[in-house]
Amino acid sequence: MEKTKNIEYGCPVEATLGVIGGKWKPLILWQLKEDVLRYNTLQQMLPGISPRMLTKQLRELEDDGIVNRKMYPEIPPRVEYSLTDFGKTIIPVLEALAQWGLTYMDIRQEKDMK
Amino acid sequence: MEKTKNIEYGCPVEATLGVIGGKWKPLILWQLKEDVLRYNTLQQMLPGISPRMLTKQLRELEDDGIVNRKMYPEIPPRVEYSLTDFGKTIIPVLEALAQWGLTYMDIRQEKDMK
DNA sequence: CAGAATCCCGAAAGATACTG
DNA sequence: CAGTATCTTTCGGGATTCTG
Repeated sequence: MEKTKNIEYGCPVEATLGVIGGKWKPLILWQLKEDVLRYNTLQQMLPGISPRMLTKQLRELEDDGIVNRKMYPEIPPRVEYSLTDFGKTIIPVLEALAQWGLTYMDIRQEKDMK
Repeated sequence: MEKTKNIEYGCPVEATLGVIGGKWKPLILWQLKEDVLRYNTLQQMLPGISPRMLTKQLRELEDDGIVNRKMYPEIPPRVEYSLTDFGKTIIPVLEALAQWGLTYMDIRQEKDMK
């Protein structure tokens, strides 16, 4: 079993980045924004992610109360991931990040041109 | 001289996190939110940061067009850092992150109690 | 199908000493 | 005062193999 992190956040901005930051979490959350998805589907929507990473990020999001994991006791197994009600409160934040990112990419585009 | 990064961003959220992410940048930006600060002042407001890190982060923010570096040719030297006009557009995003972080920290508080 | 268990690597960050 | 130059450490993430 891997050790789970338990960081003390002094600053609320850091706290948020601790939850949604990293390479994969924004992408995972973006996919779950308005869909309920199974493990394999999620993996297919995130090209290049390894099962280890996908599981790790999902577990952390689960521990943070963002993501809900629903397991069906079938064979073959089926597991569905979705945002919790609390998880949904982060969508506007993600959209603010995306919005600013778009204008930033435009600016960079121009600068890199000349 | 250290190599400067030049990443390609597929996702706008990633782009934003690339600019304001990392351990120190949010804190630096938070300090510069409404003040013009000199190098040493900044260092004192960020307990634990090494000069190497402070310079590195400031340079990156400068390259990204977020921070302005004004140098006065005096002895001893004086250098003031501030947000550019474009840099100021990220303040609402930071505040959204901070806002959500506060409620998140509350939730965690409760959960860790029981 | 949905993962768990290992092993591994590079980038990010830290420590420290020095300088125009 | 405002950095630079080196060296070292940590850690997020990747690759691969195996299983109930």
